[in-house]
Amino acid sequence: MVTIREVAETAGVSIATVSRVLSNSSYPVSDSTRSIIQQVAQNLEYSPNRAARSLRTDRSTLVGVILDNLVSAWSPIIIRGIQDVLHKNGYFSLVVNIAWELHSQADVLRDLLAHSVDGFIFVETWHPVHDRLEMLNQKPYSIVHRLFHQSDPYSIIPDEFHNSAAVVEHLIGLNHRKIAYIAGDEDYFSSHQRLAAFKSTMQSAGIKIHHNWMAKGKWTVPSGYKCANQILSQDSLPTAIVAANDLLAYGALLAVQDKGLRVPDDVAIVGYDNDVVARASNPTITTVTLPLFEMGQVAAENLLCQLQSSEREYAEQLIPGELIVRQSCGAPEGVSVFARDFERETAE
Amino acid sequence: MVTIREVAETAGVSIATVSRVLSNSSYPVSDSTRSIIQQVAQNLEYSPNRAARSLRTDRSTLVGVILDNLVSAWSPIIIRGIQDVLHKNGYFSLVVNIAWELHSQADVLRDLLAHSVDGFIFVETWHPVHDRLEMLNQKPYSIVHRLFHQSDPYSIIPDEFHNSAAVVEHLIGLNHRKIAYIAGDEDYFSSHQRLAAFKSTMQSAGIKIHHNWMAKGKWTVPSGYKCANQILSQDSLPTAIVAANDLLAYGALLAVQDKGLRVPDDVAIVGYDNDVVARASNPTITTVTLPLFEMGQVAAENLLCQLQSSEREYAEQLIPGELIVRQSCGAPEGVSVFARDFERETAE
DNA sequence: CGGTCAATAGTAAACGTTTTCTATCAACAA
DNA sequence: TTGTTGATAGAAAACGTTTACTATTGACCG
Repeated sequence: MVTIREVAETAGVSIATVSRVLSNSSYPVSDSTRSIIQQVAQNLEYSPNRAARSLRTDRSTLVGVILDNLVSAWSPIIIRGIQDVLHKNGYFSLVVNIAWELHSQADVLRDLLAHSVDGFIFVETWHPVHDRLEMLNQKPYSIVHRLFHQSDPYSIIPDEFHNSAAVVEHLIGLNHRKIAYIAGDEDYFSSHQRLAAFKSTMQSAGIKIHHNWMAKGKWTVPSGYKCANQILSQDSLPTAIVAANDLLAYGALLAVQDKGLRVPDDVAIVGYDNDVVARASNPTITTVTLPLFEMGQVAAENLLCQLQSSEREYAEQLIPGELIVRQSCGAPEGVSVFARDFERETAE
Repeated sequence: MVTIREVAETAGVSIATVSRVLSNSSYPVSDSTRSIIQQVAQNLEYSPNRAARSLRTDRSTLVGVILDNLVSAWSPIIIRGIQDVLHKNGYFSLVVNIAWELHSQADVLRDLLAHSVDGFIFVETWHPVHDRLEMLNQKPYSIVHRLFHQSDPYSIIPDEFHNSAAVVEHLIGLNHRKIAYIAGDEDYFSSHQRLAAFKSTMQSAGIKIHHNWMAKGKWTVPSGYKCANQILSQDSLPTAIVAANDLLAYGALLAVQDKGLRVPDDVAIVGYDNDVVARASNPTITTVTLPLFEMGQVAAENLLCQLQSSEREYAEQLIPGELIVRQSCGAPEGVSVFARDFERETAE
């Protein structure tokens, strides 16, 4: 590998001057020597040794990304959003799973700090992963939350309320008035937000909420199946079911079909999350995406912003998702020729 | 951050001795001082500065992982396998998508080399990503292939033949003799291997292959639907269909059901890949996993082995997958109480 | 003409390791 | 006693940068 010394000798200047030009410092260097050095550096294909630079400056253009589980439908998309921004700015990320690791989180943080990462991004699709924040001392960080809402000025979170309201409004727009709701696990903050959005939207539309059509589920397919059965056992049936996520929606769909009813003709169903199951089911399920890619991007942008130490005020950022109209709600746009979304994605 | 100097002072020894103990060099250090130093290092939570170490030794304990698309059902699992081994050995990985990047692959490789990565792992779930291998010069590498089989001594590939044979043998074991086959895209090497395994297994079992029951598909759900319809339009029907992947299998399942036939009672169906669709469908689809996690592990192990420069001979390594018996084949194990695999995974 | 200042460039000191070279000390053989 | 050896540990020199400090100009002003 060619070093700064060789560049300096070839250009006939000192290494200090080379460094000043190539690490675009603000130190004044005459235009003539500047261009000579740039020319020489390019000819020699010089690329500064990052270890030496990092050792001297204590900056690494490395960002530690810590997440609970890379193998999920959400994490990879968030990571892609993060990397999209980081790479464009010359940063690399050290991605570490902590859920499956033998190492404790503290060890991982220490290891990453030993690599002198410039900051951290925590990606929490299931569990809070930043228990040891005090270890980071002065290092800047961002947190991408998918499920939890913990008060932190550096949090990026989905706009659950807006998103949940969107699917409900969609149903109302399709003239549904008898709408049931299957909630998610009570332990999760997002369950409460999604439920609140449902109630609020119904209220705004002047539609009455039937107590008998409100079920409490647990985020899972079997739970959706059970809750839907409970709703369908009532004397009067709803024309639509809003489920707090796609797994519940899929369970509900199976229950409705097992009862001999048709989706969406007899009962419309909408979900939330844009889970794979929502486009693999038959019929496919209308849902709303979590803005995962965007959340990752914003997290990285915020971190870079902190690294450039702009004196910005930080506050939680809400990112809106996107409604995906499929078949289970009965909207015209949801009916494709080949009745299954896979076609769009994989047919050549 | 605590440095080697502080450890040395606290332990009352020189930094040289601390280094010898903590970088487990072969240099003789008395057991007493050795244990003191280890104790002190642990107390102070000392972790050697990687930049300094890297500068001095020209090794970084960083590995560049280059893949075509992190957002796929396969990549994250492979990455986890890779990281599992790397982290246990004190290495970190710089994971880079190249498919979605503005940078060309050459730029990415140069950037990673500037970070003085010790080696590369290429993860190819769709397209070959290592066009610029000559750039790597002496750097060691491994390649994880999912679909392609390119001759390279550092390749890790799924044992397509063994895996495909396993599902066919499973059907034969269930007394099926009239077995149809839907092949994958001809352009893919694995299509040929899976087909070859089917033919070979049938032949070994002394079962005749009906030409009319052999269809050529394209890896997609619609293609599976079309191919199955073609097979089902014959005068005599098979009792089982082997599909080259789960998407084809799901398409076939829909076709069979649309014809008013039952799966598995009238026609059994098996797939390949353990795609999400295979456990979201109704009935769930018997399939065989790709040994993704293991492939990642082996790739990392091979790379580390090269880094320790053991004089090993390298050759392509075949990794076997695992048969997953579900409902679509009619085997007793495939019938669970709640008829859907989700229960096992998500119910509490 | 002497002195201050701005512009530019070089010198050398860090940064935190690893490792070569040197030093100490005890044991032991001559 | 003296020299040799082995075990152990310290001193100091790297590794390739960045940057504080110093040096050399030439311009400008009093």
